[in-house]
Amino acid sequence: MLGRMARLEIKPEEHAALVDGRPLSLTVRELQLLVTLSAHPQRIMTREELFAEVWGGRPRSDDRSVDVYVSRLRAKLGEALPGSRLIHTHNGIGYRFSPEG
Amino acid sequence: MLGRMARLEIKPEEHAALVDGRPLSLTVRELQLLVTLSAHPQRIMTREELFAEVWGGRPRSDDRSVDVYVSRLRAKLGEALPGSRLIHTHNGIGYRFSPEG
DNA sequence: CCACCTGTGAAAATCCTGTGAACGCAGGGA
DNA sequence: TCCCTGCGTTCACAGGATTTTCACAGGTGG
Repeated sequence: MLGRMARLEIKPEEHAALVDGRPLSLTVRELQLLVTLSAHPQRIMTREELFAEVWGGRPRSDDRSVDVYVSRLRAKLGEALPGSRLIHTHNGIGYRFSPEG
Repeated sequence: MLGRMARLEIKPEEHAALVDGRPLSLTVRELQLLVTLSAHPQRIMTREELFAEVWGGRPRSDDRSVDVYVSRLRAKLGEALPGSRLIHTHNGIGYRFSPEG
């Protein structure tokens, strides 16, 4: 069986995320979130951790920013990589990035 | 000779249980139960003990929550580790976690 | 003015939880 | 062996909790 090239590359230092070499058009927040999630593959990250990394500080108890940006990120990733599921929800805890899909 | 890598790892502080490095998608309750059982390997734990640790307080005399969650846990563990039998029933007493299967 | 990004509120969709009930299995006694 | 009985297992469901998505208002920079 052939190893396939990784389709998604994330290059924080270039402010870019590429799918098959083509840049996704992500906003700053979306990219920060993707960079943060993908820096810890297969690790379940809480909203608090993600918020701290991307926004800084602690989220209000009822803050839904992380969820909303995860949703926006998924929409763009799903458009570029149909059928993929890179970001997994862990109910009551947070989100997990899985490079395998 | 080399021992094999443990296939199941339980990391309460990361809200995760991993099989071959991949997180199981357990609910909060399921994970709490697995953590509690696995914290006392080979020891038979009564429903009362398990209930106290996971739910807190004492179960109603006819409470079936522990059984139901053991069943759900087994289903997910069995899916990730086919053929394994990590949680053993001790009739009239409770359950026992055996890392060896 | 326009195009876009951002965070918030709220509705819609989805998932989790505990419970009751049906089913099955194992053990004891005749 | 067969039946009975107690216990464990699993299904289905309703209510509640959580997540997802949409719409919008304010802000920014061209």
